[in-house]
Amino acid sequence: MTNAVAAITALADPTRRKIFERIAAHPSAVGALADGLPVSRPAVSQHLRVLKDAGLVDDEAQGTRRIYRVRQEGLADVRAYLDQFWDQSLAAFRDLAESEDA
Amino acid sequence: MTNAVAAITALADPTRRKIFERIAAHPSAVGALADGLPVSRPAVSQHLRVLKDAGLVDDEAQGTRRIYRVRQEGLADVRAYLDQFWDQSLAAFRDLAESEDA
DNA sequence: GCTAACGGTAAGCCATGACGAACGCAGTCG
DNA sequence: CGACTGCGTTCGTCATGGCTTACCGTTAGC
Repeated sequence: MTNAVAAITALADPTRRKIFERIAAHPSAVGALADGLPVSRPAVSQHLRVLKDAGLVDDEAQGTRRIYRVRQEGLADVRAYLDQFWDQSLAAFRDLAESEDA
Repeated sequence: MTNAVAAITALADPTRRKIFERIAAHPSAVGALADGLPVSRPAVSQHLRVLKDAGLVDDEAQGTRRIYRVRQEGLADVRAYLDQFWDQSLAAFRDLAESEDA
């Protein structure tokens, strides 16, 4: 999927990965994430936007706060994307072995 | 694993992803990869180094050529890394549901 | 209504890293 | 032993993108 590519790109950044890890451990609001991270709140907000666009997280409004949580489908997409390479490379090995037998 | 992080970072680059896709479909040499890609051979060589350091590919010398192929363990590491988030987020949902019941 | 809390957005700065050109090294063939 | 092929490496350049500061919209409480 094209979303899997965006997800992988999103998770490539250390700070964004840290944010995602915290959300996975416990859904939380933007401010709570910014505390305990060495970056400003706007930076966290920007990262969350990228994660959301990649389909890795979802947000829910609770009063003035927005609670972010992991979106399982996003992880599933990445997994499917990787499995495709797994299958392809296995098939390539089989073809190679057959051609060598000949 | 710490290698999974390197692998994700490696796959975040479009060119590097393209190279990895081609290798998955068919193990090949550096020159063959450079042909059919809009970048120079040294660039491909650098990308291959990153992919190799990340544990995503392996190389085998064949005369003056080096054949690169997918390293399945690398993909497995990334998969395990993602599954960890999957499990964590599921557990977090359970805990949240329980606390709401009280 | 006013004020404060919580978040998203815009603009600008700066570090990271992807790229090509030039070079060096190993292996093959005559 | 030359000459050629196939790769890796270094270096300098330039674009991408992550960060902060300042600002604006929205919601809850008085």
